[in-house]
Amino acid sequence: MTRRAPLTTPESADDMDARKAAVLAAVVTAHIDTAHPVGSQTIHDSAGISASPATIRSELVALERSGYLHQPHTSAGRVPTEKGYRYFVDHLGRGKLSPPKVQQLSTFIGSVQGELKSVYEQISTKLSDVTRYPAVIVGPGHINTTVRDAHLVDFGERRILIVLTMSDMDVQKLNVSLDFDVSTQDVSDAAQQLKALLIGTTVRDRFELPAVESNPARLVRHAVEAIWNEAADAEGEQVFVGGTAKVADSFDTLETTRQVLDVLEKQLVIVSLFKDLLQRGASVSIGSEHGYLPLAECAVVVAPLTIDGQNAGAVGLLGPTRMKYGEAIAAADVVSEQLAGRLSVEAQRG
Amino acid sequence: MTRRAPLTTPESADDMDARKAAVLAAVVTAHIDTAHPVGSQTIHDSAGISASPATIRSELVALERSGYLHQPHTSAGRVPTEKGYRYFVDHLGRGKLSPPKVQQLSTFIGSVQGELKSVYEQISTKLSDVTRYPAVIVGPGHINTTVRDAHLVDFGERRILIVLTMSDMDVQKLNVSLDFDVSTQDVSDAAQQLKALLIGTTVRDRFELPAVESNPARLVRHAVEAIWNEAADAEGEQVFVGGTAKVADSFDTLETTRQVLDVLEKQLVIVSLFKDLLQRGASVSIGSEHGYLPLAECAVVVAPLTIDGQNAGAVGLLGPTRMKYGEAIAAADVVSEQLAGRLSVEAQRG
DNA sequence: TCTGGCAGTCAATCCTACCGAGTGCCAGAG
DNA sequence: CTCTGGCACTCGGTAGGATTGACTGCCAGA
Repeated sequence: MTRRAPLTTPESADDMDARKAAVLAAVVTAHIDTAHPVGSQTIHDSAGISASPATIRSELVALERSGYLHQPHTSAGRVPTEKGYRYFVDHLGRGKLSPPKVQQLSTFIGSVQGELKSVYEQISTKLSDVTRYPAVIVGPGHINTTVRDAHLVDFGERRILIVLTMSDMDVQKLNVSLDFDVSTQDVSDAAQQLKALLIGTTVRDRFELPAVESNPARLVRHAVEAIWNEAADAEGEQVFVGGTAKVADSFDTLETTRQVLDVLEKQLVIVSLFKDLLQRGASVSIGSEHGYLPLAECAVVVAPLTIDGQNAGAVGLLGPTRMKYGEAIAAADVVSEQLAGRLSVEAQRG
Repeated sequence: MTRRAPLTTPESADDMDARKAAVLAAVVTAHIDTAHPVGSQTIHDSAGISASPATIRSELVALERSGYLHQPHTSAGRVPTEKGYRYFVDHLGRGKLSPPKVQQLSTFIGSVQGELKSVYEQISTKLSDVTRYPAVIVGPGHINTTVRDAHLVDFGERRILIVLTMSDMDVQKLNVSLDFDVSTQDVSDAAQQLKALLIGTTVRDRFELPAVESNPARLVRHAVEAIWNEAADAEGEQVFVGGTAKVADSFDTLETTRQVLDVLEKQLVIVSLFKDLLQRGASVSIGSEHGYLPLAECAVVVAPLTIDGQNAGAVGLLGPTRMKYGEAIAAADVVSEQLAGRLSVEAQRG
C-alpha cells in the first residue's frame, strides 16, 4: 500500500494502433481462457484479425518491446504483462456479463429476505457462485437509522444494560458500569429522560446534556456518553466473504491459495485495500499494482457501494491476474448498484 | 454418514504383541513426520526397538498381512492404513500436548473477553494457531438464560417488535405481524402482561395462556407464541471456523483443499458430522470411517462440550489422515474442558 | 506494407540406463 | 523356536540424450 500513482494508464499518444490493440486483446482473452502462452497462429485463427501470422508476429514483437507482452522463452507464445492486462481493462475489455446471469443476480438481490447481515452473506455467496471467484461485500451495519425506543435494564452491582431499538427494527445493546449506586426509581426515571433525549436522533447526533447532578441525571449522562462512544462503532462496517472454497479453484498453487485465504481471514486488510483502491478511483488492481505483497499474484475488482450519494462500502472480487475482468467488473457493478438501490429504499423507510 | 458400526477396534485377543505394537507406532509416528513410506532401517534407528532390521521386516510383513500397514510398491517402505492409524490412536498414541501450549490455551481461554460469539471466534482461531489445523467450535448461542425484561415496540402497520433482555445481558428480538389493529394503550398494556408472564422464565418453558379475548390479551398471545416458536431457535447452536487458511497447509493437493474448504463453508454438514461422531462415542474419525465422501482423506478430531452434564456442542479439528493425533486430541480436550468450565460459570451467574 | 517460406530455438516428452532404498528369503547362530 | 546377517531381487526416482513440435525471427518477393 505504498504506491500512490494512479492505476490507470495515462491517455498519452502512445505506441498503440488499432491492429496492435486487436492483437493485444486477442492475446489477453486467449490467455485468460487457456492459461497458456499464445502464439501468432492462434491469434490468426481468432476472428477479427485478417492479417497473416507473420504480420501478427511483427506486431507481437512491437507489443513486447513496449512492455505489454512477455515471452517466457524464445520458442514460446506471448503472455500479457501487468501493463498488458492494464491496457486491456482500461481500453479494450469492457466485457459484459451474460444477460441471464445479470438477471439471476438482480432477482436474487431483490428477493433476499432477512437481516442486513444475512443479506450481505447471501449476496456475497451468490456473487461468488455466479462469477466463480471469492466475493467480498463490505457494507454498513445499519443505514440511516434513528432511535425508536430506549430501555434501561438494571443487572445489579451497578451494571446497567442499555437497549436501543432502532428504526430499522434492529436492536443495539451496550453495557455501562456505574461508580455509584442507583435505586429502581432512579433507573426508571433515567429511562424516561433517555427516551426523551434520544428518540428520533441518530447515534451520531450530538447535543448538549443538561448539567443537573441528581442520580438519574448522572445515569443518563453515563448512558448517552456510552452510546456516543460505542454505538457508532457497532453501526460500522460489516464484512462478508462468500465462496471461500473458490480460492482453491482460482489459483494453481497451494502457496498462493494459502496466502489468499490468509488475507481473506484478516478482514481488516481487505477492507483497507478496497478503500485504498476506491479512493484512488480505481475499480481494478492487477498484480503488484496495489503494492500489497501477499496478493501480488492476484487481481482485485472492486465496485463502490454508493447509497444516496454517500460512499458506504464496496463489492469486491478476487481472482488470478488472468481473471475474467469483463465479467467480474460487470458482476460487481450489478451487485453494488442493486444492493445500493435496495439499501437506499430501506433507508427511506427508516 | 451411513456406517453405524463403532469406530474403535474391538478389544478381542488380536494379532498384536508388544513388539508389533512398537513397530506399528514407529511407522505411524515416522510417517506422520515425514509423509514418506517408512523402512525397516528407519524403524531400527528410532529409539526403543532393539531388534535388527531383518526382524523388524518380518514384523512388518505380519502387520501388513493383518491390514495395519500398506506397501505402495515392492521396494518401498510401509505406510499406515486407516486400520493402522485407528489402532495407533486407540492403543498407542495417547500423546500429550506440550505443557507450554496447554498453558497458552488455558490462559487464553481464561482471558478472552466479549460476547459469546466473539469468544467462540477468538478461541477457535487460537486453537487453530496452536495446532496448525483448521478448528471448529460448535457451542450454544446462550446458556441457561431466563428472561430479565421484555418490551414491545410498535412500528405501525400492525408490526410489533418484541425485545427480550436475557439474564446473560444478551438481547433477543423478533417480529410479529398482527391481523388486527392495536392502540398505543393496547401495546403498553400487553407489554405489562408480557413482563408478568415471561420474566424469570426460559424461552423453552411452556405454560397455559389465559384465554381472554381483549386486544392486549390477543397481542400477548401472539407474542408469546412467536417467542416459543422462534426464540428457542435463536438460542441454538453457533458455529465458528478458525484458521481456514491452514487448510492449504494441511493437505497436499489443491483438489482436497477445495473439498475441505467447501465442507467448512457448509457449516451444517460439519455440525451433523460432529454430532454423529459424538453420538457414537468417538473422538476421532480417520479417513472414510465416517462415510462422508468429500472428507475421505481427512481425519476429524472432536471433543464434546459438556456443560453441567448437558451435551452442548463440540470442539473439533480437521487434518490429513497423517495428522498429529496425540496433540490434536489433547488440544481439543483442553479447549473443550476449559471452555465448558467457563461457560458453566457464566451459566451459574445467569 | 504485407505475406509466405524457411531455418532456428527451446520446453516438453519420451526413452533408457542406472542407482539405491527397501524388500523377501534363507541358512546359521543362540 | 527366535533372531540375525547376508544376499539376490524389485521397482520408483532421477539423470542424460534424442525427438518432437510449437513457436519464433528474418528475408525475399508480391
